[in-house]
Amino acid sequence: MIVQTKPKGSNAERSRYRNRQAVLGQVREAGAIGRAEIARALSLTTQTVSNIIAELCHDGMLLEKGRRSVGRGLPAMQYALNPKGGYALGIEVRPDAIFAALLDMQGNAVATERVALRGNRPDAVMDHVSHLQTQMLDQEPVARNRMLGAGVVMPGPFGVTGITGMGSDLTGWQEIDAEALFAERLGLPVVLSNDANAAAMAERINGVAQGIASFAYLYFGAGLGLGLVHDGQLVRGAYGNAGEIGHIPIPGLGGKLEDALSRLSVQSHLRRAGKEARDIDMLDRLFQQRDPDLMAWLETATTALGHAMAIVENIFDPQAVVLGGAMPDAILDHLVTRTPLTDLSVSNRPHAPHPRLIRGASGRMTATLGAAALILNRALGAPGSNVH
Amino acid sequence: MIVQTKPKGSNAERSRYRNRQAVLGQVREAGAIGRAEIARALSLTTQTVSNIIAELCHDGMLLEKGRRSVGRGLPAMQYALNPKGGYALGIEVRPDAIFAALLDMQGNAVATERVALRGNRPDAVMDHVSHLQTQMLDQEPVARNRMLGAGVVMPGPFGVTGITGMGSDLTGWQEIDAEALFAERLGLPVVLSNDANAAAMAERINGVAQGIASFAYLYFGAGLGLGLVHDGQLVRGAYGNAGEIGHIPIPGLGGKLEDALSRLSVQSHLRRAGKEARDIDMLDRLFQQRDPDLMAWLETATTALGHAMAIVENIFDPQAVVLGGAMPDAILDHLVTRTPLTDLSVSNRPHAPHPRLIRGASGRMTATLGAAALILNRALGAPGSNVH
DNA sequence: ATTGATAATTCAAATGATTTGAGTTAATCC
DNA sequence: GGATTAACTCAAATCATTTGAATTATCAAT
Repeated sequence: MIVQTKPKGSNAERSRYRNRQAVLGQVREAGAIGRAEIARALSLTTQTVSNIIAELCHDGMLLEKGRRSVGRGLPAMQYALNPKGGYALGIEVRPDAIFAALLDMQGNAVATERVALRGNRPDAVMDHVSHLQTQMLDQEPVARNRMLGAGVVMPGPFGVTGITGMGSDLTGWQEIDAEALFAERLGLPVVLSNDANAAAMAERINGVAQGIASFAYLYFGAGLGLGLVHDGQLVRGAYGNAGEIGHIPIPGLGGKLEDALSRLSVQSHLRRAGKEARDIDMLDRLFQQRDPDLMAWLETATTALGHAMAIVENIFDPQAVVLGGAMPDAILDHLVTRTPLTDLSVSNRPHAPHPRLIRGASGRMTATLGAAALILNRALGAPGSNVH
Repeated sequence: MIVQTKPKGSNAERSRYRNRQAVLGQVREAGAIGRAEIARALSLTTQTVSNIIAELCHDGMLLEKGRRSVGRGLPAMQYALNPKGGYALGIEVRPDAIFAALLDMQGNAVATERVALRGNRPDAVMDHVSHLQTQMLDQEPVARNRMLGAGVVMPGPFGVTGITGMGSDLTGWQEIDAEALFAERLGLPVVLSNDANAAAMAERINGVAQGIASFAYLYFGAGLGLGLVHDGQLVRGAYGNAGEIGHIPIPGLGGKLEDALSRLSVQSHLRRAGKEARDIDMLDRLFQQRDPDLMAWLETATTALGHAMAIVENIFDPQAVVLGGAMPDAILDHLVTRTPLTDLSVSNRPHAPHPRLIRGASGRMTATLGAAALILNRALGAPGSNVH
């Protein structure tokens, strides 16, 4: 139940696996790159990289992109990821619906689907998931034999492999090994995660956090979540429930952070004013009209966000904080521009390469795409990733 | 300036190095253990472990401890760490003094020293450090050829290798590559860190956090620091300044967390009441007398600590939080027992194996010992540790 | 007391991946 | 046009782990 990487010894086979991943990661980072340059970056010999690249080309993971002459000497043959070389499945299970997405190697969504759920007991969910998988693979048949794995996002709290005790929104999932269940049904390696962590990975693979190794993602779900990426890897906490920033109490107000800063928070605030904001579009419309009740909420929200920023920056010292999730872009932008950032923070540095607060992807699919991104991040050998 | 593990490829040599570390780590964890058991834990063959152990014995890192029969079959030869097989130096530079400690492989302090500082410019400090090194090695001559490295603790804020800009308490250290400076002068590999991180490692190597892979350490220094250990490794943040929990503002009060919870905080509180508490002993005496002013401070301190706990638990989901540093044991105990822990936390689990808040080591040497522990933690192959 | 099962350990050979070193190719520089 | 530079390839060497057979020591059952 405790998340803990147990240290494993290394051997030739695991070395090769690790080096393959690292090569793929370098290629992705560079876009197109030659063998010698990869070798230098990884402290390997060109010969080794040559061998690995030959293998990766043979497996269809890499494509030759012609020679590029940059100075003296033989121009290096450039290699780039083959987008169709590998695919990752993203599944997001919500209390009332399942979202799914199929991402290619480069992080592009080649298919997305959703089904409404009536019951959310395991067997019902599994049937839908199976069906979604077939549906998406029919849209991209090449992917069938090139699946790297599936990321699954579910409402927590959970342990490493499944939802455990406490008030989850899903019924019948308590004490079930969800990871194994999905893995068996999908026939794929599965990574389980919460929405904020997944969303963070989405930004890392194909969003504003590309190339940023350490950042935090403040995620608007039902409440307020936090995804922590440190040195290219998610910080999940001992029991997999790190990032519940929304639960942090605000001393003066007698409430939690997410009471002022979440989708439920706006909705109930507006409801008290006799207004209904069922979905993101309706919120967007109210914002375009500069609805006074919404603006009042935004006022307290920026204060809360400023506080959240102070907590995250001082505890985690990230390169940047990304704000995203189930909110209209315009509101996220408003929050990003209007939130007061305290000077008293380790993140308040003169020549920072990134703004302290960046707007990330919004919308309903973020976490779903992120679920798949979890798999890609692993396949592309993130900095601190270990051999299994 | 950004802390980032750059991914490196693997080869036979690096595999061996990693496996050596992993074997040492297993031996330390178990106390005494046989080869076959290590092999199982690390997914290596007994033959491999045999080879490595032969090497480690030859190098004096391990000792044979006789056979232990536990059931059928040939009783396994037990191996244990040779305490005198390796040593780590810990250096703590404060504005007005330098503390030093020499730890053996098992984490026992075999020598400690301190010198008062008049000036704290780099060259003056370096001379003292050099001298301390010689002094301590004279006390434990065996250590001379068995030094694993040195951990150095300094007041931040700093980047990876040195103190950068902003208000450090040390003069003349800005923009200096302190790590390289120490490494050159000591002739040892150096790890630089802040006090809270080092203290956390001390608890992991030789304190209450032994065997706990993910925990947080709330450290009373001048202010309030936080050391984060995730999966056996320190979470340092993008710029090495993670854990500045004391800087987090408390909304209602218009102050920071460390205004209510730090050594400076008690001292100024008492001073306002006309009392002086220069050091830990005087604080201890006041506490034994149940001094009303101190008790009043403790009242607000427990509230602040409760808030800090809520933040740390919800963001990091650690197995436990350790409280320690420059406070008398009695006060730490008081805080640990009296602090209200919110039910609304991911850490509020029914059958947790550890209490949520544990008292750690206190006193003036904690961070110094921790500095050395940073080196030991690396040498003993912590779970997530990578090959250089 | 003898015999068989179990488990740790060693030995020697095989395997797998990387490195090494010599040679080839194709650019730029002078 | 020749020298220099750099990427790349080929074949052999190296290093550490794995494999499989043999050895040793203990427990358990006959």
